[in-house]
Amino acid sequence: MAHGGKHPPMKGIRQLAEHLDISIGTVSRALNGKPDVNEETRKRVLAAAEQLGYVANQSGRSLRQGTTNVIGLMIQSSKETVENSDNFFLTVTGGLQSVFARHNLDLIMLPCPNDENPYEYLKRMVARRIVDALIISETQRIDKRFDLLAKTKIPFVALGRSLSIGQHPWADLDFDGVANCAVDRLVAHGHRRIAISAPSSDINLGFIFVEGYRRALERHGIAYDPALVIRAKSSEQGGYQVADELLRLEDRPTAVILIYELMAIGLYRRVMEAGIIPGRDIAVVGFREAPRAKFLQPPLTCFRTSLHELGVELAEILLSSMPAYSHIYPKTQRQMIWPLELVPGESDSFHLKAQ
Amino acid sequence: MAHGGKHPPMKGIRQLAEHLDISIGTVSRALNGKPDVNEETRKRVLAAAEQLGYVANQSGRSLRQGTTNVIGLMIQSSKETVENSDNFFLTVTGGLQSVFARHNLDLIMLPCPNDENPYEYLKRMVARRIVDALIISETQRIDKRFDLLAKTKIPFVALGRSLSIGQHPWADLDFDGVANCAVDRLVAHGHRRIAISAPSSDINLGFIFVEGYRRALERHGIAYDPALVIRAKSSEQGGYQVADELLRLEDRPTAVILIYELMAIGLYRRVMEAGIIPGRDIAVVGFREAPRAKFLQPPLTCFRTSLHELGVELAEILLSSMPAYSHIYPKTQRQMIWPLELVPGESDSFHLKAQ
DNA sequence: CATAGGATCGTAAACGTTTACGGAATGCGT
DNA sequence: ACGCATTCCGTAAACGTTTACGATCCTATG
Repeated sequence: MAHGGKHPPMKGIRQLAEHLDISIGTVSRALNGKPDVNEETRKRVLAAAEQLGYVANQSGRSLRQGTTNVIGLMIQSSKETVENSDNFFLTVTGGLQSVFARHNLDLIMLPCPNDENPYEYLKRMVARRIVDALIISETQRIDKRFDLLAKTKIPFVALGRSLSIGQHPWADLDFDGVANCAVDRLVAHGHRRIAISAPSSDINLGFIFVEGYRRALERHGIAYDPALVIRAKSSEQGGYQVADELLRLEDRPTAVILIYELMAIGLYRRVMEAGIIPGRDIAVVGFREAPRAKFLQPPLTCFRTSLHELGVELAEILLSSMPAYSHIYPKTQRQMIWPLELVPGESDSFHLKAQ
Repeated sequence: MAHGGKHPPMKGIRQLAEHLDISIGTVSRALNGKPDVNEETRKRVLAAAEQLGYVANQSGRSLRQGTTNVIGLMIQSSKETVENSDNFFLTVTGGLQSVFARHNLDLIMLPCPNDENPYEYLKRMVARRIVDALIISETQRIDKRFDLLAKTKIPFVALGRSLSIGQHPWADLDFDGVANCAVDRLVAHGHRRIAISAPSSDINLGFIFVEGYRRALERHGIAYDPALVIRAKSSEQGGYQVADELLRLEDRPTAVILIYELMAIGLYRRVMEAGIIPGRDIAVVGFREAPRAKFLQPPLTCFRTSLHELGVELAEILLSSMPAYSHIYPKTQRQMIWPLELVPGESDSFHLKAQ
């Protein structure tokens, strides 16, 4: 009932001004909380704006002050991503927004079409000047986007680390740590032949995860066997396929580390078809998202973290590199490895009998 | 190597014009494919623009012509959604973009923060004039957003039907049909006591699904028992909880229909804890996404559809109601129920022995 | 040759906002 | 009464485009 239809059509600040019989400049200042305006008139202006449903035209404002108050989160809806992105982005987004909301910043998601080159897409978005700052995700091992963003001086942060030279800001899940922890645990249970599944090594995620695994093995004096690294899609099918390939090896591994916990569904299925019981005949450790993993049988040992909090962290890193907000978020450390917590299940809790 | 650094900083069309020693108006016409410009000069302009990396400032353009060439897809990252959205949106997005790309329209996703009212959020976004048209999702049973959009005359389409009066454009999955088909199938296998799980009836999805179920039962002369309708979250936990509640009933159902196929993981787990074997002692039918369902044991009977194609359809409905594109997509039917296909598994393939 | 008309381009206004600047009114101290 | 600082507000320029309009040149036609 506040927004009646009895008013003249609201076209812009000009109509609002002449409705109040005040100059357009004063109206603008009143709305934007500028100091030199009488509190009395400010109240009137705000009331009228609310009543007439006036909201500043974003294009006009952006044009004038060269800023949009919008932050973009670029995601890739590639087939690979679609399989495993799941609620990852939406959860991180929640964290991001909880911070942005404090500063009247809106977050929009920029989904790069899967038939378009991410670099070109980003270039277009940057040129359009539709966002003040950017968050990019799914960083690649060589990712030209970092150079582009650095060159154009647009504030940004990456969800996923940068392996290129230059100190780009990013936050990333601790793949190293996870791989390390998983290997340690499995070795402690007597395993020596440990397989791992990961996406292509072109993707940072795939590269780092396997690197951490390799170094952990090295630390335990176990030779790294490339045959035990299975590149598969992060989906149920991928898990099925991983199991399939592992079963074909002559010297079968006794344990396997999965990059994505849903893969366990397919993997469980396939090994059980072969009469192998997960958690008894083969140890399985999964990555991410405990809640669903505990509904598998046997419950999956995996790693949990708060993606919401990761979003908060990302937002703060980003704001710290935006001139307008850097005084509020004075960060010296612009790169952060986000920890995960082991959630023990029963899929790897058996001890391998010495052979 | 195309974008050298040896050029003067590219500020706007003005610099581009004086670099070419051509008037700014001609440059604009050349870039926008207007007719009255020499093909020769057009080539020069395009080449120079490419070389200097000029892209029109979106704010300036929007301000002048009142259009942004951006379509917004509003999603809610509420807890409820995050649990079950899965890759739903990203897949639909792919279909949307495949159509939009043909017209140089960019799609952005507008995630409504979970602590903000969707209606208010939408109002803000509309007022900001950041998008030319909107796609809203997760329609509620009474959804003021329809009225808002209709009143502001901004072109839109809903992913999810509208139950309010007025002929709003939408496309929605065929929940009725699915519920009907599931009931038919279960009844044909001898079941009479069939449970169903769905989200709150405030959400269209929850309401329609149960309505279809109720009508199907009626058609078979089976009394509708509210106790058999379990409102639960669309997640593994939700499935576990559903099973839990069903087990507590004195007159236990012999079959259950799930709104979300991942719920089957939790449900399987819980009933098996009680010594009940899915597919033998209880029939289970799930909704959506066949691929993952077939990795459950026993494979889940469920319903498959192409969300990508649904996106295409949505995009076309939307464009058909945008004046600038309506001649390309002349649609008379602006409301569409999207079909799904039964994917028979083994979770409901047993016949109930007559008691 | 005169002129109509098409092809091509330059000029300037307009989109809606923010903000630097200056002016008017007021209060205060002398 | 005067000067000065302060408070408040109006004016107008600027942001980067697009586009209506008119100017110029050229060609073809009478």
